[in-house]
Amino acid sequence: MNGPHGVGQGEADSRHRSDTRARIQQVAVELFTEHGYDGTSLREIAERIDVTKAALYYHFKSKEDIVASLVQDYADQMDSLIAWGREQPRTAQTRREVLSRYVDIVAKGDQVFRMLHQNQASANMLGSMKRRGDLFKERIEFLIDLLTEPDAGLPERVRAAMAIGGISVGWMLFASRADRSELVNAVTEIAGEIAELPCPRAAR
Amino acid sequence: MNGPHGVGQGEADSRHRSDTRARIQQVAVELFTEHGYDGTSLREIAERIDVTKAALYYHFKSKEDIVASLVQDYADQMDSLIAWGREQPRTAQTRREVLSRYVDIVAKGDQVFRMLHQNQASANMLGSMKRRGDLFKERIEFLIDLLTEPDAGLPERVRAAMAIGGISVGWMLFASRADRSELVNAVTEIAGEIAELPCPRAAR
DNA sequence: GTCTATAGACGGATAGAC
DNA sequence: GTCTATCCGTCTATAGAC
Repeated sequence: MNGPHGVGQGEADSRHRSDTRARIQQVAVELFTEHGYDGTSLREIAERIDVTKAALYYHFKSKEDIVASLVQDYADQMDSLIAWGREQPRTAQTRREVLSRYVDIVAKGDQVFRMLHQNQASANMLGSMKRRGDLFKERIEFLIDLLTEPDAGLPERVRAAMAIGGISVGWMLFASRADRSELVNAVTEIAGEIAELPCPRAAR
Repeated sequence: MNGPHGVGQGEADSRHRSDTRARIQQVAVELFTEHGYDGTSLREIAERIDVTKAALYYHFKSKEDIVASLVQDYADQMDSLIAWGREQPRTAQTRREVLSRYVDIVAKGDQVFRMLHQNQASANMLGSMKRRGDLFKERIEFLIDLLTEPDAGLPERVRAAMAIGGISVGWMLFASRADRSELVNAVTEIAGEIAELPCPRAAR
């Protein structure tokens, strides 16, 4: 399990590895987001960083391996959040904290997050990872569980889903234009309000 | 401009056309949603309905033309909604009505809506249509404009975005499992609350 | 670590018979 | 309207020199 390949390798053991690997990842994220996973060839990636296709295969054992290396960290953070949330009491404070931490993950993983959102249907992307649970949908369902009572009805669950979905869309639409911390605050605040429904209005 | 091709042809002039065209559309939507646009070959579509690739080319002049025929109706409805909204006074009632109509479009266009959401980054899909405005992002921005005052700040715009985004995600997650009209009501109701923020809580 | 060269497969699209 | 047969392009991935 040594050698240049291997998904789990963070920047930790960077004794003196060239930065080519990191440059591949950076360019890959950008192109996968812009043109889609299937719409991006290894040739394109290689050309952008001025190496050849074959060089990519020294650093990653396949195209899918490139994306896996990108997504691993994001998935781990989601799993940590879910695990943490399950150990907390089901209070309003916990729910706010879950949403806040989720926004942080989204904000921190920004580029990868956008890439995933834009490539949800790419069956080729993450074909192997998908078997361990749909990276997106399944984990979002778990978040919904954290935000609702076990016996919650449809409206409550829909409300939780909309809080989480709102975070995604809010971020995607404004991340490139607004001040980051300002956006984090606004999104977190509003998501919290959506989830809690402060006053159960008499409407309808 | 006659012959079998031509995007604009609804079911209106169906004197006695075979249903092959419609079956192609149906299968295409399903496969594009599941495996992505690039991940679906014309061979797959043809096999599913038990014709050959060449037959597809009798009904549609290209792969992209298939998807265009599907999306046209959805785009038109969005444009109608936006045009209608721009003529209305900027009242809370109008905003609720905009959201309600948007939910109806999503609910009615269900399958196409899902397909579009799952293939946002497929550059090949709708390459021609994109030039007339990004089908998704741009139109959602217009909806946000309808839901906010012209001088609205970031939080207000983010709030509107989250209401609309919440509709998408709420629908995507529950459409296959919940009762349709029940879901329409729940989503519409909650989106309205998000957009209006009934009581400006002193929280935080 | 990076290169050249190429294998091997599959994609969209077209021509022309029936 | 549907078929068979085929063209041509591009893709991932590998082999082996340097």
